[in-house]
Formats: sequence, C-alpha cells, structure tokens
Amino acid sequence: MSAKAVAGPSARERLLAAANELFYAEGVHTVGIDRVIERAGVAKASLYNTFGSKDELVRAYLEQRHAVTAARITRYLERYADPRDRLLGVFEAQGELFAETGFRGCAFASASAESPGAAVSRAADDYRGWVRGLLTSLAGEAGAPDPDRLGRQLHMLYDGASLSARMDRDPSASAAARAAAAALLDAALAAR
Amino acid sequence: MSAKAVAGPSARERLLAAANELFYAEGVHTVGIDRVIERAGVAKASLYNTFGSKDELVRAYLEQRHAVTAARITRYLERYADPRDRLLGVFEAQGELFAETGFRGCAFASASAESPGAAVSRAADDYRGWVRGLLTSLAGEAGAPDPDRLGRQLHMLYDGASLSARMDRDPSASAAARAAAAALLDAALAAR
DNA sequence: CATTTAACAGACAGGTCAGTCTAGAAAGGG
DNA sequence: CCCTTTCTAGACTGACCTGTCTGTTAAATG
Repeated sequence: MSAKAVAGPSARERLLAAANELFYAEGVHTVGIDRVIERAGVAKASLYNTFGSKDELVRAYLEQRHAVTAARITRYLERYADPRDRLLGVFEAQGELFAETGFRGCAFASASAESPGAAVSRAADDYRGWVRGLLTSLAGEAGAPDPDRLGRQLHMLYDGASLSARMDRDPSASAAARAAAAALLDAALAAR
Repeated sequence: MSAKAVAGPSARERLLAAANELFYAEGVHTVGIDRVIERAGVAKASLYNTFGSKDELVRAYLEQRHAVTAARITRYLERYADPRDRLLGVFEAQGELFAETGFRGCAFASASAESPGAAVSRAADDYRGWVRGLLTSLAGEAGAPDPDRLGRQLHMLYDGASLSARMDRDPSASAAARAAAAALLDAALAAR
C-alpha cells in the first residue's frame, strides 16, 4: 500500500487516465472495456474490483473531468479582481480549452447523449449546477439586478459556444460568446 | 407501383417514420436495425434494398428532420411581418418544440456525439448552416450593422437553449433565450 | 520462510449488432 | 394461367461487448 505511493500511479489512477483519454476522444459508448484496460496496462479483474462496472467508471471519469475543469477555470479567474473581468474571464478560459488539440466539446453533453443513464445524468447535473452557480454569483458580484436571470442566459452562451466550437470546428466561438456576454451584462446594468 | 400510392405509406416512408421515433427517442447508436424494422412492419431485406446501410438510414432520418424543422420554423414566422418580431419568433418556435412531449434535444447534436461519421457530420453541417443563415438574414433585416456577428451570437443562444431544455429538463429556456436575443439585438442597434 | 493479498493474463459465457442470404407469399401484367 | 417483381419472415455469420472466472505471479507481512 505505502509502496504503491512511491511505485508510480496506482491502477485506479492509470484507469482513470486511460478512460479520460479514450472516452473523451471517442465517446463512452464506442470505447470498450478492453481498450481501456489495454491502455492503462491493467487487468480486467482490477477494473471490476476497483469500479464495479463500466457505468461506474464512466461516472468516475466525468467526476474527475468536473473537478479538473472547475479547478482550471477557478485558477484562470484568479488573475482578475474586477467582477466584470472575472465574469468575462470565464469565456476566455473556455477559449483556452477550445484551442487545445483534442478538444471535442463538452464531455457531459456528449456522454448524456450517448448513454443517458442515471449515473451520467447525476454527474452532468452536478457539473451544470456548478457552472450555473459560478456564472450566477459572478453576475451578482458584477452588479446585475437579477443574477439568476443573467446567469442562466450566460450559461446558454457558454453551452452554445462549446457546441459551436465542436460542431462548427471553430475555436473562436468563445470570443464571440465573450462579446455577447459583455453586451448582456451591460444591458442588465443599464436597466438597473 | 401505382397501387402502392393508394395502399398506404410505402416501405420507405414507414421506415423513416419508425427511424424518426426510435432514433430520436433513444439515440441512433442504442437503437438497432431489428427494432426499426419491427416498428415499421417491414422486412430487413427491404431496409437494405431501400437504404443500403444503417448509416444511410441515419442520414435520411436527419435530412427528414432538417426539412420538417425548417418548414415548421418558417411557417411559424409567417405570422410576423416586423423583422424584429420575426427574429425573436425563432425562439418562440423553439419553445413550441421544447414543450412537446418527447422532446429530447437537438437531434443533430445528439447524433454527432453518438456516432461521429462523415454522413452524420454532413447532415449536421447542412442543418447548422440553415439555422445560421436564417438568424443572420433576420439580423440583417432587423437592422443589425454586422448581421454575421449577431447571427452567430444568436445561434449560440439557440443551441444553448436547446441544450438547457434537454439537460436541465427546462422547456422555459426558450423564453430566457428570447429575452437575451432581444437584449443583444437592442445593443447591436444602439451601437449603430 | 510461510502466508496472505493483490494484481496479472486471458479464456469464457451470454448477449447484441450489422449485414447477407434463402425461401416463400402476394400481386399485377401478358 | 403463368411469370415477373416485390415484399415478407427469419436463419445465419462474424464481430464486438460486458462481465465472470480460473489460474499464475509478485510483493508485502508476520
């Protein structure tokens, strides 16, 4: 046990890394268990001892993705102090994600379209709740009179930009979304 | 041949109807050929004589969906003459779709997440091009100084509303998107 | 050194899928 | 009355999938 910590990544970590690469690149339904364990260099029995089922592995993959994405956006926003900059910074952080090689859209939207089970739905709801909460609180800090309303609209822009980046193969969608977000914020502030 | 016209829907029509119901409700990857022919009341050989492969059936399903959706939105917009009303009417028409029982999000976004093949991509590109063109031309007619830019932003709202209606199970997303679209249009007109 | 634990490789079962093929039924035309 | 065409029913192949099970190996512990 203690040796595992110094002997490199554990089986669980290798499985999650392999699942992340394969599931995100090719889809949770397309990629079979055999490909995951082959890339992880792990026996099939180890996967089932660790996660119990493919559904649970998918859930763990999405949860990890949620944590990594949230940490990344939070970290990006640290560079700004002004509430308005922080709100618009969400779309800049999105642009960084879009520009990465291997970007394939929102993992939660894709996974829920591929295999709409309870496990995936719960993970997706968690992620979407976090994004919505972030945008709503930023809208409030920026002075919007109805933060829930603006947060919801910004969330739509956020999702729409992600979809456009994937389906139109256009990473600059985040810049257009950022401009639209600025216009929506200004309109909300003017109506105050 | 002539008898078929009076003897009810053809095998092709029944297959397309069954494909539309099953593929949209459960996903193109989840639903197998056997379920489609069973619902259509058609032999498997007839399907392969008519469409050649499942991929081609999926393509035909998406093309039909494109035509039906486009006709429906176009028809909805006929009630308005004012360019601004027509632009916002797109989101009202979307709201009608969201409110239907069995609404499950954008068929093209789901299909392309499920099976990202060339046939699906082409059908999705066609559909997205149509939506983008509609919103852009309506933005121009409404007086926006940069119709391409506004059309693109409205397209993101359109996609984001559809995603929210599906994943958040919230049909009222179209109303929020309509309000955001109005704000974006007003901002564009004010900057003129 | 002995024992226990965990990971390994891989065969296997049970099911589903796309697509092909055979054979029979129905129906219109000469 | 036969013939051609088209449809139907369904068996079948080969591939792939998830999940289980059987051994084997390696390492850590007492």
